[in-house]
Amino acid sequence: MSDLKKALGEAAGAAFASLGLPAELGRVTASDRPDLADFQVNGALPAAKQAKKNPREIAAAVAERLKGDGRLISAEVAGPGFINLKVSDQALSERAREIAADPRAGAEVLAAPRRVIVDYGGPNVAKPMHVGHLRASIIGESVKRLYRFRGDTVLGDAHFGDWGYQMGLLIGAVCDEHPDLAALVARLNAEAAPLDGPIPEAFERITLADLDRLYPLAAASGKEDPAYRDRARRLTAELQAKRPGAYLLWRRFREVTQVALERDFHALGVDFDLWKGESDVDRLIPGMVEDLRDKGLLVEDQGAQIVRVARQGDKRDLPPLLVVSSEGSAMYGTTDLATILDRKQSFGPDLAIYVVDQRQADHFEVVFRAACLAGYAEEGQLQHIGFGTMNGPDGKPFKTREGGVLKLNDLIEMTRGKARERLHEAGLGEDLPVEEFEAIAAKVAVAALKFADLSNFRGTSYVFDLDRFTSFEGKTGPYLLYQAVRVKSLLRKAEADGALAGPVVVAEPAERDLVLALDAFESALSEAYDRFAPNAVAEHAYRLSQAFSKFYAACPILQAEPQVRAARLTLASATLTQLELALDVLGVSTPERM
RNA sequence: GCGCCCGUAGCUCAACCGGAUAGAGCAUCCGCCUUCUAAGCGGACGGUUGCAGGUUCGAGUCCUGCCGGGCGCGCCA
Repeated sequence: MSDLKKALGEAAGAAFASLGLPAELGRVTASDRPDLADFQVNGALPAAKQAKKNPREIAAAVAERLKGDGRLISAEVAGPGFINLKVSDQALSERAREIAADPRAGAEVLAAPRRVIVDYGGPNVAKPMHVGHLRASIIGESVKRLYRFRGDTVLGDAHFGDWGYQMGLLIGAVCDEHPDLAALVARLNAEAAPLDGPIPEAFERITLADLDRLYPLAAASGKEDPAYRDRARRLTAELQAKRPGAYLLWRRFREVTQVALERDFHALGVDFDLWKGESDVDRLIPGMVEDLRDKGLLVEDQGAQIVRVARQGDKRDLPPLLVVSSEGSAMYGTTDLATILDRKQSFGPDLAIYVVDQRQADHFEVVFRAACLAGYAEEGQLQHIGFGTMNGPDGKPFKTREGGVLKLNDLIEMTRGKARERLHEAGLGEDLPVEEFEAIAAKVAVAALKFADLSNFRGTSYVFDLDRFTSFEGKTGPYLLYQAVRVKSLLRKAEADGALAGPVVVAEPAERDLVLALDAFESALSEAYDRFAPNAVAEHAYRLSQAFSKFYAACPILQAEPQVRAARLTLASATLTQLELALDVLGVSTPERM
């Protein structure tokens, strides 16, 4: 079973092949001119260039062969050499029946599934997530779901940032503020307290709010004061050496952070298979450093141990990978490299996708090159999927009115508040129990946030305008939910009336368009998969919703005569299935009613 | 300075391997609820794709230069 586009593409490919031309030329795309055709084939134009023939002649020969295809009612040459294809109502009806009978609503499963890791979210210990984490979470979650839906074995890893210099800064800052805790840290060190024992009660005083308050201050002090910085580095080294005092205090940092992070991720409908942190690969670092040295990759430079990754022909001077700092600490890139090694040993991924801010492109290039040099990964197995920043209405990175960084939790709360307002304005869900109304508002908020983000291509920055995206009209998440809920309501009513679904028979233009929209699901998924671009799926979900909405307006369903009603009910339920699958890939779930 | 990304309708964004008349949404204007949820549907208005060259039968897309914006360039992550 395959979509019409692909099936017709094979037929057209065979036609090209029979003329002694490459079959790839038969690629079929949706028509740019829906007034003229359903699909088109452009291959005659490049073929003509290659073969130095008249494109219209080649097109005519291909079209002639396609005319025998039972699915087509016409295959005509137009313009400089386009082949326009019109599909018969019967072929559309058959395709619609296939989609309706398919729990995957026409989406295929990969012939050669891969093992994939998606590294996204990028939360850090001691720092609440802010708007900057929104895109990484939303895009990463969608990429993970997309790859999984297509048939790959996928693990999503939060890759907790929990092991760097920032930890040393915080340990120092906490000790400064609480002399008694400083004393406790010293005592634990002296007693060689067990690392995996209970976290001392005294540490429970430290909350995420404390860490959030102290971190910026400590970071600033570290920048200004070399002595402060050196102490933080020393404490970082102590933590990495697993001195009990620093380590147990750090475990408290991790603990308080994770609770808050899980709450935020849960509110966004984001969940991870792995909560690996940088600290988890710490044990691999000494061996890895030795291995790099053995392989002759590690060299000393300005007191640090580095791996040079520059290549001849590089357009720019790529910095080396800093493996061990002059202080003897592991760096950001060190843990990244060790993580690649860890994943190779534990999971053996064919592909690792890093969903991280575009600004880190150079960093990943360096790490990936080092990994390939060391034999921890092969060329092309590591992919950095960068994304642009989310800007405020002024076109600059999003800030609160006060100029601070907006916390993710506050952003979600704000959006929920707007969702409630909008529901009330529209008079929706008024008679529902409070809990259900709240659940709906939460889903509307998540849909608004995610769809606004995912309908843009990930690579470009976009403007996050609260007023705009909470305006639930037009091309928005809530519109999609609304369409899904409308279908659900319709199907419930049909069931109550005892109206049965039956075989699809396409007749009306709105029905044709709806089936053509349904048929495009697979190609949207495939494009999104190949380009790491969920916006193709978002676009599809919107087009499908729109096609349904037109169908809904043009074609009465429950009042139609039984056979027509049966056919339209099948179309409606197939639409719902596909829409919910598409939304699920985007990480959006639909309520039963609203 | 070097490198990467971006510049498309008044605003926010699309455009699959270079294809026909560059598409959506918002905003503005005009229609449509005694019929399945009007957060909807139909229609109108809106473009020299930053500028100038080049390649091509054909360029928003590829190449060169310029203008404008964002970002990155060794011990933070």
